[in-house]
Amino acid sequence: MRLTTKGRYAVTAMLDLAIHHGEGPITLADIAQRQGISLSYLEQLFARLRKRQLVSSVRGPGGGYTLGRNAEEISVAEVITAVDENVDTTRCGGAHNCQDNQKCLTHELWHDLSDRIHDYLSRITLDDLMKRRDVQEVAQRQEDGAPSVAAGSLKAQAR
Amino acid sequence: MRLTTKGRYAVTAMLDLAIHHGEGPITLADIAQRQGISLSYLEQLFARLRKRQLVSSVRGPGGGYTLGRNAEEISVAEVITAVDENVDTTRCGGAHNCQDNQKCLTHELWHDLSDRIHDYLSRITLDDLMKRRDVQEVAQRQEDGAPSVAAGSLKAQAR
DNA sequence: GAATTCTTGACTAATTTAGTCGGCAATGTA
DNA sequence: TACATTGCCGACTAAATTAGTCAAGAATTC
Repeated sequence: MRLTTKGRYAVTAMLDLAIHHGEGPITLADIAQRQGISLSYLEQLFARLRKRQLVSSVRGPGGGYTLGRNAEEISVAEVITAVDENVDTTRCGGAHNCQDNQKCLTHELWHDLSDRIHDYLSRITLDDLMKRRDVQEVAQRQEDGAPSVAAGSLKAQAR
Repeated sequence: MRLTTKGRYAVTAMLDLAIHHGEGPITLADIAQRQGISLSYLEQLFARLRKRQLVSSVRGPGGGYTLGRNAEEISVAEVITAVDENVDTTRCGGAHNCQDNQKCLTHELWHDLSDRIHDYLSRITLDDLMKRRDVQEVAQRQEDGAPSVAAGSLKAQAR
């Protein structure tokens, strides 16, 4: 399982969607602002998330994205593999040709590790994450604080 | 914990050293040939391994590298962090400034994951790896088969 | 002194990451 | 119907990282 900022961004964005579930479609612009991720980059990520039906979209004014399924039914592992097509710690990506078309010395080690990481992350759902205190705290801060820098006097008008 | 081919190469090379322990110093050229890793790249990796005293070196003819400690006392995690200085899944590398100088939504998730991977890999030693059947099989192949491509008719003359 | 082998550092090609930019497509609202 | 809003798509790009190459030198053995 490859772990890059790409996957991290995707999970963060999906968690944002989960947190704001029930408020109708959420625009990427909102997510970009709250989570500090570039809008155009989000567009790329959501193209892949949509392909896997992890999100569904509504165009036009008032449009945006919503979760494709319930938050309890979306695992972190799924989100990562959706954006990060490459899912393996092994050089060969599961094939056994890491060296001269044969398994390299440490092939099984990386394979086992991949399995474990995948297992771990596939048992954590977006819903699990939402319930964590640390996540709730950060979410609260993002709600209140508004766009951190652009804060200042507008603070009162939040929501 | 960052997992890249760099770390994989390092672990593979160290495991090769462990397997050929007791045959005196092993040259990087040998490792390069057996494991299919570029010699100059190995030089870079071993410079770091030496700094951490995971290997010790002998110069001159008949020289080479040997393990810096017993194979039971060297964990996979140590080898990876030696070559891969960056050890964290979090964007901030353990600091809490992933977003606007504060924790990002998923900070703790990545932190936990890092911990787990590190735990897992720090409990596996080079000695453990050597004892695995799959490793022994590949090692045997490398011993017999010689440089794979250059095999052909020389096959009989192995060892 | 010549051959080996490690040691060091500067350089480089290819790939990946993390974006930017621009235009088009659908849809709701005035 | 016009237009503003939002997603959709593809081409392009800057920066970083990976995976090396290359060359010179230092220690050691024969």
